[in-house]
Amino acid sequence: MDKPAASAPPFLADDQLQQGIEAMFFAYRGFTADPDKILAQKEYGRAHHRALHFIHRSPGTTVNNLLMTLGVTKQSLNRVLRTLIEDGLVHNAVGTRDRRERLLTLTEAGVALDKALSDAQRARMRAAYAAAGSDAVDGFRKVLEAMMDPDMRKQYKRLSEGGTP
Amino acid sequence: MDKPAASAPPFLADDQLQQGIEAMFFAYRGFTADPDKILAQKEYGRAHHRALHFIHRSPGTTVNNLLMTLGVTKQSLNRVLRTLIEDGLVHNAVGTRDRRERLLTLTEAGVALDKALSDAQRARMRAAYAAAGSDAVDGFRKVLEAMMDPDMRKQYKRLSEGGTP
DNA sequence: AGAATACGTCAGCATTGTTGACATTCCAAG
DNA sequence: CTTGGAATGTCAACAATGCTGACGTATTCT
Repeated sequence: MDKPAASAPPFLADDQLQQGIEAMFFAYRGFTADPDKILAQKEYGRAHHRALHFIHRSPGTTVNNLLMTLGVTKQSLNRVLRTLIEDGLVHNAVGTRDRRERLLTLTEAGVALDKALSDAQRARMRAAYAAAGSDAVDGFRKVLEAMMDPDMRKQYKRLSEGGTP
Repeated sequence: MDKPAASAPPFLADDQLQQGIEAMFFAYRGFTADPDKILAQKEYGRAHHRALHFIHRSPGTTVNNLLMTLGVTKQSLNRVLRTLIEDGLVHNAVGTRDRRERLLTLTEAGVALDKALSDAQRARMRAAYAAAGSDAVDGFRKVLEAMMDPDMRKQYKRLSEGGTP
């Protein structure tokens, strides 16, 4: 069943996979470390960061959209969203097309906090890109994209291509 | 308005960074999705998975070692470790060199659960590697490695090179 | 002998996720 | 116009996993 003779290495790959798994684990820690430091000083957590990020990315998005992007329950999101609205970081407008919807946008203060968080995270990403080289960056994104669930990949591509439609 | 003259694109890079950030977010969800499904059926969570993984990776490791690898407090780890020991997945031996230490190893049952989780995670990683190609894999690991904090990078390299020392 | 280390544990708290249930508002179809 | 369903908000309860702080015990080092 596993007799690869002299050509393709079948279980060497397992080492590669193992390494990839551990790389994801350790790298994700680095990925979130800088924003977390900033958030810890304020009253916010990682969930607030994510909400700010995706509202910034798709201004005027609805709660339902955000829910699907983030992949959490509405109760979980609402807790976070409520504090952001109360604190004046996110603005809440009744939908024009459908008045049941709430269109979410960042206020100036929201943009400012998002920028602080985003700058920290981008700085690390920029350094990693620079250290690894542009060929590596391409492969990096290819593998990550292939690792996503199909629904998430759609979200991802929509954001990447659409920019801010 | 994305036509930056003809030479070096200065803020085009920001799009790349933004994409990388979102790729990390969505991909990490995929990365944890399969083991999470298995864990949800049992009485365990992601923290148990991590403990099992790294004990399996470094049999005979100490609590302190594991603590540094995982980057959590001993109280947090202990809660997880205790249930794993009680449930007979992890074995706990008094250190020989230093009797204060507890040397952690997986039992047969522990190996079995780790394998189930690991198989699921590796299957996704394997598919992603296959879809992206081996050049991409190389870049993937380069960028992730560059993204880690220095301490984590040391841990990562020690595990990658050492195999099971 | 005394300091330091490794580990375990109790207690309490915060964040962030989950279900389940219910109310409101509004669009759209009959 | 009524009615069903969609989008949202909210209350309550609970679970997983982090954290800090404080002790206690065993062991080793100085």
